[in-house]
Amino acid sequence: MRVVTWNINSLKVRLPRLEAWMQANSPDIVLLQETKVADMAFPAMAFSALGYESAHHGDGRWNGVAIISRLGVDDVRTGFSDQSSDSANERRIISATCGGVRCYSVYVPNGRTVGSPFFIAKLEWLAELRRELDAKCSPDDEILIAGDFNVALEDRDVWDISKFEGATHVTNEERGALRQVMDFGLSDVVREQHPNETGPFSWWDYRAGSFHKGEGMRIDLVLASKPLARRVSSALVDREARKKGQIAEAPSDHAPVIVDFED
DNA sequence: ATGGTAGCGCTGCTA
Repeated sequence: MRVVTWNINSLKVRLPRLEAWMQANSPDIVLLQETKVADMAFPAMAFSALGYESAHHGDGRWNGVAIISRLGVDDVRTGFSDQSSDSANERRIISATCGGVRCYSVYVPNGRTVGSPFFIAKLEWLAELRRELDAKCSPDDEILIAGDFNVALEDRDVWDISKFEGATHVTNEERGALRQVMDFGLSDVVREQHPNETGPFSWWDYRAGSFHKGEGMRIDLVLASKPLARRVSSALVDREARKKGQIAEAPSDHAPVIVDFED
């Protein structure tokens, strides 16, 4: 079973690239973030033509998450279950059961600046994610939570930690909030497959030639419950997909993160 | 070099 998570930064713009990528890489489950389309405009037919079912949660302006699977898309849930939470109606989370695995595609708020209301909302969103898991899942089941977490868990998950003084994504508060999610019983499977290296990065700023300077961050994660994490056979970032295409087709600022599981 | 890019959508916001 091959799973990919990819912040696609506009599905409308990136659909040809995604289709080509799917045909070349044969993923079983595709988890997207930042589709930036409304549910009505989600190109479900393009994916069904490739043999995939899909589900989407977006309003067309910002955010937007999707699950595309050829192992089934069952029991879809969108948003958070607790409708009283401030985060309940943002288009940042969708889940479905695909081939027996409960899969989540998540797009954690950016936070903008440390201490801002948006930063507080980011911490609260992660806390709500943990509560969602406590309410709906068991760590003994096969659970996969992947997406753009907008948090670098360790200093080696950024190109130069000295450049991040006072910045978001690396604060103890954000790391702690994400660790609280992981403490549900989830492993960071890319890190487990790459225990002794910087990165591998999954995002590079569009500005200032960051990609070609290697100035990236590892913020797109695949978290798996222990029963699922045991089956991981490989995990990697497809850096090629971050490059400009042959027909001057622009890339997302994120690269796809691919995880293979033994059957 | 004290900025730079990209997407949405038409003005400035978000990242």
